[in-house]
Amino acid sequence: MSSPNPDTRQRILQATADLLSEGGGTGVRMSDIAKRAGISRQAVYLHFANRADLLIATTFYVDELKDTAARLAPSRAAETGRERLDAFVEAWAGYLPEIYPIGRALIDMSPTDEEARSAWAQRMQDMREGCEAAISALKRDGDLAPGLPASQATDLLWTLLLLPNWEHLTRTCGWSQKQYLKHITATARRLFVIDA
Amino acid sequence: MSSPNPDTRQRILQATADLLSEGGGTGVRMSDIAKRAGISRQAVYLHFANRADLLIATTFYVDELKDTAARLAPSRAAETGRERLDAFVEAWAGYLPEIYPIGRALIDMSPTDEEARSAWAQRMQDMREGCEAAISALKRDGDLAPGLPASQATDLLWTLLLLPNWEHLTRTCGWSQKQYLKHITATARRLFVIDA
DNA sequence: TGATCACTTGACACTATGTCAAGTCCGAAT
DNA sequence: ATTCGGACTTGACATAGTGTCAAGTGATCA
Repeated sequence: MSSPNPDTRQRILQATADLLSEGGGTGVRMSDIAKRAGISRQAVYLHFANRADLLIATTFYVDELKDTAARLAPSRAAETGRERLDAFVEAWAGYLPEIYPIGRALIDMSPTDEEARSAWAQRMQDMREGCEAAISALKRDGDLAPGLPASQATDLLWTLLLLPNWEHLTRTCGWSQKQYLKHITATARRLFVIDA
Repeated sequence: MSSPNPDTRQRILQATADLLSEGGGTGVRMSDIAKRAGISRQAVYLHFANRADLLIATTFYVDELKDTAARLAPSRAAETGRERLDAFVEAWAGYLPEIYPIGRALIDMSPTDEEARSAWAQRMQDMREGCEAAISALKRDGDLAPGLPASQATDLLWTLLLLPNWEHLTRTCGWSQKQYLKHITATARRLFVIDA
């Protein structure tokens, strides 16, 4: 989509992210977004082809804005493994509620939007892999296992793995719940030594 | 709502549950439901005041139909604690995907439906308490702890506790993510002895 | 035969998305 | 100073879904 005025485009994206984060869900209207951005409803279509296009763009905008990679990377300031893990958990817990409502609104759109669905599926896949890679890095650094009881680490990291996957795998990708639990178990066993 | 013909009402509820489970999400229309139930669109309104009313009724219908309490209760046939836990996990993993899409469709409805939102909040609260009570019973029976490594039980049960709470607590009830993590941690520590 | 109940049919108001055409405003080039 | 073009506004419209209403049908029961 061409972008007449980049500033206006940014304001639209910010307005969308704000309204969705405030809990509007699918109920957020194009007119609400336009009003929040301080432009007319029709002007939104000068920047984005349709609602789906805007929502997908918003997920990437949130990433860009918050510099997620930096937030999810292990903090260099923290000294013990426990501190680094806590920092990771906090970053993730702050990131997820920003990105999640947007994805939900996307997935719940009209079933005719197959394009939007698959775009979001790819997006969630990326997020999951990024999360698993960050956890792997935490472990490979040798900073996690020594400073922390294995059982506690496992509990916390299951939380992180679970949240962004449930809806994606069972609905968008057609995984069964059984497959999902199997995947979670396998991932946890791979990343941490459970009962070994 | 008065129910002209109970059979028709049942067919509507079954059609709604089926369509939502098949992944239609918020995109499931009243006309789709009517078609699946084999009646006219307008006839649905003879049984349910509106879309929200129908969705809420569907959550209770699923419970009634599947006899959830029986499925979530520890299986008497299973002998070891591990077997009973596995049965519980399987029952829960089968129940959740049936009830969850309906709740999602409810939460994502137009933000004007405050009534529907609070009805669903109560519904989720009940589910969470039911889940925690079932887990408590498993533990109180003394069948869980002895037969099973504590770390493995914790991993599995965190999965069960997490899923139905995330959306409910952080969106519908206005909990922050920090409050949510704290609640999960406290519950897990209360139900199982972690690091003690 | 006549009445009632469950449902149908067709029409309507309302709201949200997305499109279109014409108009306004403002800054930059000539 | 005037003209031009781009960004946005305004108003109108087509389309689709929800919810309402009034009239009609068809089977069952008194």
